[in-house]
Parts: sequence; structure tokens; C-alpha cells
Amino acid sequence: MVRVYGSPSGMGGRAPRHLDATASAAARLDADPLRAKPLEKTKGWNVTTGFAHAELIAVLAAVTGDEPRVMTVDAGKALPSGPFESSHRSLQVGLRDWIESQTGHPVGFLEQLYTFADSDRDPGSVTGARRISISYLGLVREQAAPGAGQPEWHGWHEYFPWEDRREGDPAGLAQILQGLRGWAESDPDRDQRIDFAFGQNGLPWNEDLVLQRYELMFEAGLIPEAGAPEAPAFGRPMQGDHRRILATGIARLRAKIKYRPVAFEIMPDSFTLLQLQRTVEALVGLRLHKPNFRRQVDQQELIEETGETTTEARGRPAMLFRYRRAVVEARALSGTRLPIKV
Amino acid sequence: MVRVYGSPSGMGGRAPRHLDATASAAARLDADPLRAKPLEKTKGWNVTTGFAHAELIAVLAAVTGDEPRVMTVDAGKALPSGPFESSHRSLQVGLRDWIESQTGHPVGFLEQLYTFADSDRDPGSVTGARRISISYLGLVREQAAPGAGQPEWHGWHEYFPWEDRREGDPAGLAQILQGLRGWAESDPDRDQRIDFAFGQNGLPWNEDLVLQRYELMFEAGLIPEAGAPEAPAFGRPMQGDHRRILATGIARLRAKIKYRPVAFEIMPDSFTLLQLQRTVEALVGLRLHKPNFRRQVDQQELIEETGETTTEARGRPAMLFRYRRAVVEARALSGTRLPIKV
DNA sequence: TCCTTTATACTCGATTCGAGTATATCAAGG
DNA sequence: CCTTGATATACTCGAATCGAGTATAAAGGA
Repeated sequence: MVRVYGSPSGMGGRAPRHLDATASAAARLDADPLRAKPLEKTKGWNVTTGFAHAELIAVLAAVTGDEPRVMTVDAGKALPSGPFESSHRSLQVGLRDWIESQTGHPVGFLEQLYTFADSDRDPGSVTGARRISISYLGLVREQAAPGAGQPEWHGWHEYFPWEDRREGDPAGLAQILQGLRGWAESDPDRDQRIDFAFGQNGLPWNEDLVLQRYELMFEAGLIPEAGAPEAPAFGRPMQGDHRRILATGIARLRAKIKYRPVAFEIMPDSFTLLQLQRTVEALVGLRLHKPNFRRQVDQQELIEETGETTTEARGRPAMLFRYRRAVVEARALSGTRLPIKV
Repeated sequence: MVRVYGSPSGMGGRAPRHLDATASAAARLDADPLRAKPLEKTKGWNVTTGFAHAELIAVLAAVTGDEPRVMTVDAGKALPSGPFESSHRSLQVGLRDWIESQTGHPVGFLEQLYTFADSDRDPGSVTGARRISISYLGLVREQAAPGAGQPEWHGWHEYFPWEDRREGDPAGLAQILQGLRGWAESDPDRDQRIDFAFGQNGLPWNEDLVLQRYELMFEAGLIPEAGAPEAPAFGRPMQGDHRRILATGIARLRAKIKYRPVAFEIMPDSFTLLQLQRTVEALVGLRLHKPNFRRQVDQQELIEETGETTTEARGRPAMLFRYRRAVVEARALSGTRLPIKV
């Protein structure tokens, strides 16, 4: 049951900027209220709270026509966001209701993603109060055909074209690597980070490293949001750091889909095994091995036949399945297995 | 590589209160600013931000003498916390510096845990501005012997005695279950939640469900913090919802230790395999199978011999090992494996 | 010397995983 | 009607991993 230490790293090997600012050794020398202030040794910090602007940001994902999509506002330039108000009992409840009223579809999955509060997020503001963004990741079933007043959805590969490896190396990868290598200037440390994040020089591609790849490109000045004057502009830009938040959401979703049956939150009520596989492939940006995919899904008894078949495609009709929600959710999630129990 | 859908649930089967307030159907009927306000359809929420009090809270864990400990203030009644100030570039950096100055030991691991903002956290405050607590989980090496001015450390099983299953069923479990069953009143839904969280009626104990267990006891009125008049008081109480935050931290750590080598962030520079095992056992609250534990650790090449041995114990001297940090962090973290790649 | 204690090494069967191959069943076209 | 192409579904096989148990080595103490 207990499998201590799966694979290495996680906090090591240079974490992303906003997750652990190893790069900002300079910041340690800055005026630091947590240090400059004479701390009462055994009291921790004092109990006064600071004031801040607070907002909610949602990364809402769906899959339509084998393409992963994200809900946007402002012509695709921003993620939906709103003020954080004080009358909610729960952030989750309010957010869920709002999303359902906007999309017309229930949100099957919603969880907190990350709270962004670094002061270099919006360099313009020099006001004392800082902006805090509490972001959430949500999964929505295939939305209705876009009509008037419908929220906008954009394929997320518009923003991260290099994340789609379903048809092999994506177009533009060569230029990205060229830009990164130029920035690295044969610095072995930087070259190693590039190899690691983009699976170069014999290292495997790791679909989870969405954020690391974005941060690397950001550092290298390949991202317009970085404020670079003449950035080559890989992928479609977004307002502020919304693209970073989206990258965080995609990374979380790709990691989560491996140990929790979240993909069903995006599927319609009944679906074929190939539709399910295509959805997962869209989310992780990879092609999967069909026979093994099928084996894994049904040996875990996640689904059951509806008894019907579909004749949409040209070949042999496929059986339709439905997610066994009640059964799956009721049974003991053994969780990630620990190594050994005595 | 890609292993879609490990085990079931995750968002289902009744999530903890603060993570998804399924229980508060009532809240949906409340005045809801995200709904009551006429929303511009395609604009999401508006862009104004709300104001809030913001604070940082740290869950700092260490293991001393095979006991898992947590740093506290205020005589063990609270987690260290402090105001959120606006001059930091990164929350992480400031927090790390502060912790290191307080404990005298480097923080090997620090990551954001959760942002708590539900309005039922502090029922007293009726001010407009809400309190937001951004919590972090950190791992610290064994602290120096407690002296004057040193921060306090408490064994976390003082707060959650039922989480320590290293010596079999913990004392008091029977009373807890009795209390829970009384609250359930043969409601099959509640009984099932109890079985699931506490591994009853044939279900296995899942060490990761720290938060679910706490929430269940909270709902059942077995936790003094719930405001129950004559609560039986299982485990030592804490201020406000600090115990819930601690439970969140323990749950995260127990989950993380299974797929990331975080245990080494708590170990001294050189250690024996048994010391490593005892540390992991302390954190997950279970006994592990010794031969298999050793096999897993060294077949992953996480450690290397120092060449020295120890004669602390009575029997055969054990070899001392050190964590191969550089090697482990440099190599490709294949991450959690996806099912299959073509 | 013998016994206890701890460390370390090895074995075995069951299960899972990656990868590949074989067969079934439809639609369309000659 | 029968071939062809396309898709669905089923089966095989070796390698790796996992849970569980057993055996041997090296110390200290009686």
C-alpha cells in the first residue's frame, strides 16, 4: 500500500518562478518585513493581518471535438475572474453556481489551484495593498454550440502550441529550442534545464512540466508577457499573468488525470472507449496505446455498458459506456499506493 | 508512461467541508454576490477586486525521536502566522527566510498548501472585509534541543491521536467510532462515510484521509473547535481552524511522500536505512515492511553509502547513507506514470 | 560460547505494464 | 455478393514491480 518515494525531484531541480523563487537571491537582500521587523521569538509573526485586493480566477477546461479548450473573456485575452466578496460561506459554492449559470453546464470538478500574490505580478501598481488572486481549476462538460451571449472558449493549444505532441513534434518547437539555446549561451545549468523541461538529449518528454516549460521560455524572453520589447511571441499572449495561471491549471490537470478519474467529468453521459481515449489524449497532449488504455479502464471497473452502440464512424459500431459514478465514488480510494505495509 | 485513472474518487464521495461544501446546500440559497449581481455575460465577473485581510500560516513539520512534530506558538494552541505584507517579491522567499531565522535550520521543502477563506471560519467578525489565510507546508531538519527562545514543537499526534497506527489501533479509537455512530443514527450515508474514512467494515485504512476524518468528527460534534458545548474533546484543540489547517498539511505530506523523495528534507545529512524508515513511518503513521522498504529505496538509487557505520544500537552496526540530492534532482522525474504511450 | 538484537541479502508467486498481434463487424464499392 | 477499408474488441508474451516471507551476517551481553 505504501510506496514511499516514487520518482525523484518535485521540489528540486529548480522549481518554477512563482512556486519557489530560487532565482531571486536578490530578493533576500531586500527590505523584508518578515525579517526587518523585530520578531518576538516565540510568538511567530504578530497577529495583525495585512490588507490586500483579492480576486478569484477560474481555469475552466472542456474538450470539444478532440480539442482541449479553456473558457476566456475579453476576446480570448483573459481568464474569467471576479472580485472576492465577503458574504460567501464557501468560495467553492459561489464559484460553482456562477460557472453553471454562465456555461449552462454543471461543473463536475472544481478545486483550488494556487494563490498568486508575488509583487512582480503587476509592476504598474505601486499602491500599498497587494493583489491576491485565488485561482480554481474546473472541468465542464462539452458546452453547447456557441451562440449569442455564450462564454468564449479557446483551444488551449493556441496559447501553448508546444504542448500538443499528439502528432509528433509540434510546429515551432525548433524555433523555441533555438531561442532557448541562444539564451542559455552554453551555460550548462541552463542547458540542463532545457533538456529536462523539453525532453532533449535523450531525456523523455514529461507532459506534466507545462509550467516549467512556460517559465523557462518566460525567463528566456520568448514570452511577450515578460515585457520583452521584441519578443518572438510563441503562442497567443494573455493579459497579465493569466497565461501562467492557465499553465498551472493544465499542469495540475495532467498530473491529476493519472490517479483520479477526472476525465469523466468532461465526458458526456455516454461515450465510446475511443472517445474517452481521445479526450484524455487531448488533455495530456499525447497519443496513447489503444489496447492498454482499454484494459486499464475496464479492469478498474470505472465504466459499464449502456447496451447501445453507435454508428457515427465508418467502421464497426462501438459500444457505448457510462461512468459508474456511484460505484466508483463509494468504493475505497486506495489512493496512491504506499510501498509496503506489515 | 501514461497511466490514466489510478484509483477512484478524489472529488467524489463527499469532499471535506472547506474543499467542497456539498453539505451546505443551504448556502446556495443565500444572497450570493456572484449571482445576484447582474453579470455581463461575456465579461465574466467584473474586474474590481474585493478587499480582504490576508495572513500567512505555516505548517512546519519535523521528526525527532521517531515522533512527527509541528511548530507552534502560543503554548501549542496555534500555528505560526503573520501578516501578509506587500513588499515581498515572493511569499515563498520571505517565509523561508523567516522560518530559517526562527528554527535555525534550513527549510528543505516549502510549498503552498491551501488558501482558506470561507466566511464561517471566524463567526465573530461581521466586518465587511474577510480574512484570507494562505497556508504553507514546510519540512525542517531535526531542530536543535529546545532552549530559551526556541520555537515550540509539539508532537502532532497530540492533536490527532487517532492518526498514529504504528502500534495498531490507537487508544481512543473505539470512543471516536462510538461518537460517530451515535451521530450517524444509522443513516446509511453517514455510516458509509465513517466506514470509508476510518477503514471500518472491511474497508482498508487509508492514511491520506486525515482531513476527511477530522471533518467527519467536526461534523459529529466531537471537536471542541466546532463550538459544541460539551464536546468530548478528542485530541488537543487549537485556536480557530488551525487544527484543520494542520490536518490539511499532514494529509498533503502523507500523499506527497509516496511519489516525491521529500522525506530526505527532514533527515540529517547521514542516516541509516532504519532511521529513514522510522521517519517515514512517523509521518504516515504506519509500520512498513522492512525488506521491501530497503529494496525500494536503493533500487531507485536515491541514496549512497557514506562508508561509515554506526554503533548506536545494540545489534549489528548499520551502514550510514546520504541522500544523492544532486543526482536525484538532476535526473528526469518521470513523474507519476501515465498509462501507455505509443 | 550462546543468545539476543539489528542489519542485510535472497526467494517466490501474483499482479501489472509496455508492446505487439489477431479477430470481429460494420459501410461502401465493384 | 464479395472484397476492401476502417474501426472495434480480444488475446498473448516477456519484463518489471510488489507484497510477503525467509535466510544469513555481525555486533553486544550473559
